[in-house]
Amino acid sequence: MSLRTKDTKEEILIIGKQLIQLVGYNAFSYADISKKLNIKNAAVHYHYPGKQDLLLSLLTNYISQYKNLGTELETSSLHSLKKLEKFIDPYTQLVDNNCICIIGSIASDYNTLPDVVKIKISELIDLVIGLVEQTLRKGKKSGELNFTTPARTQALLIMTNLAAGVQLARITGKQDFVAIKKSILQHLKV
Amino acid sequence: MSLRTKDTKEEILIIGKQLIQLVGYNAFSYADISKKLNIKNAAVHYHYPGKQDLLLSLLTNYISQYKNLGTELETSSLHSLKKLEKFIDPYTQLVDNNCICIIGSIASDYNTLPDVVKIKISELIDLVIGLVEQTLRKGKKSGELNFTTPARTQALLIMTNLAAGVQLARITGKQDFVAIKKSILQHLKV
DNA sequence: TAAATTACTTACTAATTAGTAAGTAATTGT
DNA sequence: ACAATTACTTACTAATTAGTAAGTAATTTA
Repeated sequence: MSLRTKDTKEEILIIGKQLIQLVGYNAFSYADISKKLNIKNAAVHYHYPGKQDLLLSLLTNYISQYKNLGTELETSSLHSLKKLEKFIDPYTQLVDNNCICIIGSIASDYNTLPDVVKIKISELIDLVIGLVEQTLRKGKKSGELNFTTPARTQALLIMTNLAAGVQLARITGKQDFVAIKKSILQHLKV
Repeated sequence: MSLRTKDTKEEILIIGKQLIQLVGYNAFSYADISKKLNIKNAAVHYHYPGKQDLLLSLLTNYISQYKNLGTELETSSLHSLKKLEKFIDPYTQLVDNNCICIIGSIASDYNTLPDVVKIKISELIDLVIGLVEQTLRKGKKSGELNFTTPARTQALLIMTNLAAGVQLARITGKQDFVAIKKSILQHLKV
């Protein structure tokens, strides 16, 4: 075993993720990544032979991270509103960095992606919807949350507020996202 | 004056609009347009020298169309819910055609666009938000609609539900958009 | 009817794209 | 110690991209 001082493969993934959130999947090239890491474009291909391999790895990472968040939220004793805030907070970070969320970015490019990626995206979205839905369901059952629409629909409403909220706020200003976030949480209060 | 049997310039705009809604601004080329119209790529450049000119024309069209809808809704005696349905209906069409809305598509690519286009997008979005906001405001004043958040925030919530709703529904299925639409209207009922 | 304008086509360029094949230096395993 | 593997670089290719310059046929204008 060696002490790794460099982890190019992981850094590529980080830059790739940033670029997808900043400019979108179809607007960045392997040259953008290699320039930022001071390596050659072929080095990127060595770790991720095709652009779709990079995206696939990224989505796989997201899936495992959201699975972790899912079990964390299930076992947590936090108030349901705090759980939802935990889910929502990263979106505020995105607005601050002039970025949009991966799901919204990739969903916009959906029709240009190979089938193997489409399936992975579908898996990720189902996972995230389910995560929000379960949090809402539990919160309603315990009397911590209040809403009348079916849990899945309520989850869809929240997710669409967030995904398009960051997209719009990048153009109209951060205060619009802040208003959306506040309104989401206010609306769920008992 | 001549009888025009062909209107290439207008057809280019129609195809461009379709492509932006289907695959996104950065995923189509002038070759895609010229092939569909059986003309040469240089003919597209003749009418719209650069891709940004095409997008600019498209946005200008949208702005005038939404201005028309705005005055139509202001003078109309329709119930406010029916007015909002008139605004929402085109989104259902989009889902049926595997497309997303122009605003959501362009917002995702926002950071890759030249400043002159960014300004036009901003203008369009402000216009559309204002249109929904005014309809909500009037509907509340007349007692036809019920909501507690500020009118602008409520407009943002509806717009984000719609924009990201079509993005998600393309992946998870039309029934999710139908549920979102129903919920938006239900939520506003007195 | 001649000149100008319109709506293109032909033919091209320079830049960028994803991707590959062959080579190399350093590390690791046996 | 030597073979294999890892993580690259060098050097390239073929396709696609936006965009241009020059030419042309048909229509319009003066």
